[in-house]
Amino acid sequence: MASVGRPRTFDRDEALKKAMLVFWDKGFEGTTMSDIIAAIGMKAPSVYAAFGNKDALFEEVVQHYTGMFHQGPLKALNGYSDIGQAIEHCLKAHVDMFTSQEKACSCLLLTAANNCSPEHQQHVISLRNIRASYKSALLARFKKAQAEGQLTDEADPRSLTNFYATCIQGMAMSAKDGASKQVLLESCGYALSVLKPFLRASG
Amino acid sequence: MASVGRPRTFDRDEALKKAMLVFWDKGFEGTTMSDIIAAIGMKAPSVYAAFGNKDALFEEVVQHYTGMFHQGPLKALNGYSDIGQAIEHCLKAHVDMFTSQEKACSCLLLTAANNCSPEHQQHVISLRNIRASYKSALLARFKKAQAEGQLTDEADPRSLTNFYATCIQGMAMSAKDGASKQVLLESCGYALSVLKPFLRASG
DNA sequence: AAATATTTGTAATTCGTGTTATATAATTAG
DNA sequence: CTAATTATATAACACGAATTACAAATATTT
Repeated sequence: MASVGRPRTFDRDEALKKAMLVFWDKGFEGTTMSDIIAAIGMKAPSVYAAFGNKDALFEEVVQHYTGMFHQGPLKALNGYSDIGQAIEHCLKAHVDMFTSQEKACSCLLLTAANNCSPEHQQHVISLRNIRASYKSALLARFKKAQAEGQLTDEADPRSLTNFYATCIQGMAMSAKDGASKQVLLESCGYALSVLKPFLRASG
Repeated sequence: MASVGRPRTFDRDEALKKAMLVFWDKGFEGTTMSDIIAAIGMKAPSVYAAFGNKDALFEEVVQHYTGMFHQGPLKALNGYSDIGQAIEHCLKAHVDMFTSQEKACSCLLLTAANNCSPEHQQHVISLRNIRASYKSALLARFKKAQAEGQLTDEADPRSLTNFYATCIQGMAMSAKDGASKQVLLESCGYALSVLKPFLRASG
């Protein structure tokens, strides 16, 4: 495939990560291709040859970011049999992601394409769908816990899902405003206290 | 002042409100002057004569929106002597604002200038400052309540402020994703339950 | 009525940004 | 070594969006 012709002088995966950091920080429309090109350190035609165009590059970035999400918060959510532990580690994994970069990056899925001009609505919709599917995972987790008898009958998986999704999104916005990891973890603590009355003593 | 010369054929205040709705919905950079001009129903030179330019118009819109904020959530926050009631009505006032328009408008202060190109950072900073001053009001309210003996000594006004600010911002983002008023009010209920352990039986 | 002042509408101007044409360089295949 | 193929760099192109000249219209003041 790539064995013939002049070889590429930069690493495509590294370039993708650099592009991700820019989009993460500045959002889709706040980012110019010049920003991307400067971050990658190559010239425009090379970047376009490697990634197509701005839209395609952003989609690839989102896919990569989503992968990180699966290995962090989602893995935590489904990696503990106890619902209390699952939610706790899930929230903390979110905080880790939101504060993982030098600049206050928040959550790419939440902030990178909030307000877009009509010609870029595709990205707004795409990110919204990813958020919705993430909420579905949360809901499924709560339902499973209730089915297993870990939650009381009074617990409502749907409204709990909405509440925790709200907390997560709020922490993302706080992170964007510069909230420290410690401050966010304090909020996690309060959020977790909401769940306690619904936890059934495990047998 | 305006008594001489051809009179304006549109109402400036009405035009400002129409502009606000567009910015509220689409954000600063997601909105084009053509959008604004179409919404107002006049031609470009008239709009520019009345409001200066896009930056000045946005600033005026923000000022107007902030006024609405003062008459809603902030008024509720400081309009009840009981801290529990104050927070409850404050949260509900936020929900009212976030769901007050036909389209899911969320919070202009939070979503209208999140990611901006470098030449519009002024707006990002301006909105961030307004959010910070709002958090200060929350903090002051909690401190006052504790000084009055309405909160236990274990209550930490600072972290409570961060938590509720997070909830409010999260609800704003949920509203942008289409959450109904009822769903948001359920989250308010959970958020309020966090405060209960810190409430001292009033005398 | 004439002069002045301000708004309005049409049509341009300016500028930034995404993208690409063209020529050159570096590598493999025969 | 020659041909074929792909990457790189310079420089340009195309398009949308913010803004403004200019001329015509509508009001007040004298």
